[in-house]
Amino acid sequence: MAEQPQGQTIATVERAADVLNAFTELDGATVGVTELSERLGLSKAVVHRILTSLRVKGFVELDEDSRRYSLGPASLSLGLTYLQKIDVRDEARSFLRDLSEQTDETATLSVRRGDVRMYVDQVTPSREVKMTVQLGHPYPLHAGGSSKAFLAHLSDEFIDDYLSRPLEQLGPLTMTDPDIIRKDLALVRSRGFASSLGERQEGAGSVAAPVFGHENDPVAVISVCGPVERFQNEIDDIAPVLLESTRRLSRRLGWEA
Amino acid sequence: MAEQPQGQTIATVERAADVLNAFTELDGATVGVTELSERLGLSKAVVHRILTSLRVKGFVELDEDSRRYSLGPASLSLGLTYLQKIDVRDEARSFLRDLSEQTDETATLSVRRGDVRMYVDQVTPSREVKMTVQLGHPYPLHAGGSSKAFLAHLSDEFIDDYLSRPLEQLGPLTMTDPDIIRKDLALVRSRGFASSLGERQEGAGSVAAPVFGHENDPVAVISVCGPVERFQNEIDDIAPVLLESTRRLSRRLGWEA
DNA sequence: CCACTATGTTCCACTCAACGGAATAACGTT
DNA sequence: AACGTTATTCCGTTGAGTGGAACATAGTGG
Repeated sequence: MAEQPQGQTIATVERAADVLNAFTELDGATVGVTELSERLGLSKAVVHRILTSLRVKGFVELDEDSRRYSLGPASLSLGLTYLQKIDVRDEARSFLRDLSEQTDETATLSVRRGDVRMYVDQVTPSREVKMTVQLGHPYPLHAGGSSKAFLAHLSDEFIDDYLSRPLEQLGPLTMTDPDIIRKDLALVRSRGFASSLGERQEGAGSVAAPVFGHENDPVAVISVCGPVERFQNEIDDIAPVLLESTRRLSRRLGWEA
Repeated sequence: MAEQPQGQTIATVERAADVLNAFTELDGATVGVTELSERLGLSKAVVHRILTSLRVKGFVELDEDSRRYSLGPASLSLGLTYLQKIDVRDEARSFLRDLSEQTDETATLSVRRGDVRMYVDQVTPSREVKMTVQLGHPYPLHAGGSSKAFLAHLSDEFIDDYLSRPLEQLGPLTMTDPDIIRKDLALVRSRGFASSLGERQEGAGSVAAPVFGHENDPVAVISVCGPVERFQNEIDDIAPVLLESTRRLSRRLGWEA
């Protein structure tokens, strides 16, 4: 459970951090001052000053033609510096590729920190109609195959605490009732994989299974995902292939059954 | 040339950005309050408050045992959101793999923004003595094979402006004399690749060549690198393989000779 | 175990840097 | 050209940020 840090903070720094986080949460590649101002409840003058400050340091860039802002190279630098901490990514790459080839669907790798998970890698098939995911975007743990594959294998304390708070409705099919989610998590645990048909993202289907390392909690989750119409009929074919992959990767990462 | 933005900034936000940038510039995975305080010329109280503010928003994490700080998941999120903008990375991956296999050395991909470049991908060989690079760390453009492969192919205006400023001495073999650098850049252009023996990093050798797309400036640079002892004798074998790869990738990215 | 050193964390008096409303500039559309 | 929308700049106001010092914690050596 993400513990809120004690200690004095600086409101201005928190606002700047909110501005940066907004870039990862919004869908477009560029963002305008007014949009951020409304989203964060700050005056346009403040947003503009924050963005200018972040520009000076390389965290955002201004497209002078459109007068909109996008992330800059210092943001990339941050992320890649962090990425060096994630050993599982290089190990998982060939598994993703094999999975994608075998299923002719997109294979993804997710990692979790606290209450959120994010895609950190994906391999997509050559076909034209396929699903692609957004790397780096933070998702809650109750919606979607990859999220549930994490949540199902966390401690009871974590699950109780997580489900004690209001859950975000990502789309019309997102489950937000704790009792229903608990039943689903029990099913995930008994089958070893989670499936999702439109819960996180309308029209998207996925099958996801955890990857374990030395510790009890999953190190990562691998999923196979695609358009929901195809998935209705493919889950039973995909799941065993996926489970074989996650078992092999888990063993490589030091997991002992 | 990176144009300094006009307009009002917020000093506190700039300080927070300096704190985040310090994580990408320092070598260790964790950083202490005093270290940052001395590095940035800020009081320990300010640094502590900035770090606490960034913790609240997920940009840094505190290791409570060591009481040191490291980057957090929001930093990863930022970087991966930016990474989605870089199309060349997925295209280049198989070239890196082939290169690494053919040369039995490490193959790297770099991108540039303004005055700095950074490694965004690498494939390392299975051998034990090999070179690995740090993704995300910003490097200046005058030292090292990959940096020179960028600089040599930028406009004269850019080169003049870049060389008009004091150049950082990365190691004992770094060239900082503009005239010497211009001669080296001319050699890079005539051969099509750049080489480096210990200029960026002592003990490290590399051969690097630019990858072009639709525009005049290089989109990326691919390098092959390893321990300098091996490179003295391998440059002539590696360069033609590297140039073949960068030509094929350039054509795939829409380059026209 | 204790003393010492080094580093992280908290407190609080002081002041100037950050704020926001309004004016201005710039851009796109009709 | 006029209008609507968005980005940028200005400036009076004040409370949020600063930093020096005190306190807490951790590691090391005798």
